[in-house]
Amino acid sequence: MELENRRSAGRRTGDSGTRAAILAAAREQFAGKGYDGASLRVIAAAAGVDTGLIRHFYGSKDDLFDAALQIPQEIAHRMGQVFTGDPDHYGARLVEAYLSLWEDPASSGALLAIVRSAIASDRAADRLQAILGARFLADISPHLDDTDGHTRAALAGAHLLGVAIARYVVHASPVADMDRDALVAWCAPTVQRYLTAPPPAPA
Amino acid sequence: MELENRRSAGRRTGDSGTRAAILAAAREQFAGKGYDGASLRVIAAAAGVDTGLIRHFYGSKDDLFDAALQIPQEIAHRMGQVFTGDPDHYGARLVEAYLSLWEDPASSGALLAIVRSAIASDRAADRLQAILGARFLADISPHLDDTDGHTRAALAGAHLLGVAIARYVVHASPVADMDRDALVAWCAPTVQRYLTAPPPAPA
DNA sequence: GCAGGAATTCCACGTGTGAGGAGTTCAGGC
DNA sequence: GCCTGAACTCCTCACACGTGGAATTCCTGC
Repeated sequence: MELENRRSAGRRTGDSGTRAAILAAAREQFAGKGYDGASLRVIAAAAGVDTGLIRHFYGSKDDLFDAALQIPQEIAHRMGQVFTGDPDHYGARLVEAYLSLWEDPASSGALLAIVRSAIASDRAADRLQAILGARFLADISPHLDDTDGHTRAALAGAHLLGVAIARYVVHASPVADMDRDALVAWCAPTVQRYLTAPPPAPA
Repeated sequence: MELENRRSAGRRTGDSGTRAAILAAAREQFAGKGYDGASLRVIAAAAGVDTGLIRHFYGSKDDLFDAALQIPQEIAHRMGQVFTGDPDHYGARLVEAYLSLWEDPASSGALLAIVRSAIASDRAADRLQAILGARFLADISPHLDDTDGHTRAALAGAHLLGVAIARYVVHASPVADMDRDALVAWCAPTVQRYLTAPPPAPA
């Protein structure tokens, strides 16, 4: 009988969106479970695809991860345009831009994946430091005071990271439930002070 | 010959610190790699002990994890004593107490483990929310304004969480390298404002 | 219309995991 | 001096993982 359970092997006709389906499923899994928690088999199943295809299209799991982390240039550089116009509104615009990065479907998955994976273990922590550190600090600190610009940018960044984790990763109330405008209203002045207020007097 | 590689089985004489050794090794592994990343075999090896003993003393991996998360009462309630004396220094004392919690060897491992594990996946996120949320908010918000005490406590908490992650988890410069006093000097005013300053005007 | 390569299938390997259980030795209560 | 139970070692099971490769089918360029 040679039982015919096998879905016919071989190339499909037309443009099967396999490659894209894999990437989308990978984004979702990495975002939800981090690098270690996501498995190629589950990603393949979610994409409705054989595991071997992942290897075929993307190579190793690491390569897939890198591909999943790509954020469209146009979106990534939204942060760079915060520092235009009235310096009194840097804070509000930074918070706005940062939150919208976390809420835009084109970037939210990648951010979740980075944060989840980087915080999970010592080894992966460099990645977060490299990406958020390098990009975020580099984009921001040139616009600030020379002497402590890095400190200011880092503290503002740490604050925003904390808010993002509470709101988008852990879903901790009340930060996760707050009206977005209210959140901005609360945080903007704080960020503004970190960026431009006089440095603290030593204790 | 019946080769005698086996370390003699059976009970050791005297008080072998096995139970404590397992717990210490577990703390270290969970702190460094999170729940999923830590393996019972590695923990057992680090403790110089057979894997079966973990099961013998603590039951399942989950039970071990719970045991590793216990923070001495006396240390946990250090946070409760922040809100005494001059309200103008709530911020500074909160930041001080929080950082010392992260630096005290008796609690730092548990905090690292909680944060690493909770952020790693959706499933475990409740734990962080439960522990940090319930304990932190409950300890703090009673001391604040009735109408938005929860919001104030949560935002201050999110900020401190972000700073702790940057400094103690990811080791991102410059927050990780800053002098501790300088860090307090920068953050205390911000936290103070979250706790007691007038609420923001709606945009 | 034929050849080469891309897309697809399934199978196998080696490793690591948490869990469970069988057997051995010793401490402490009676 | 025995006997229960705690501490201890070893072995096994069933599963999941990432990787690799063989075989098949179809598209595309010539």
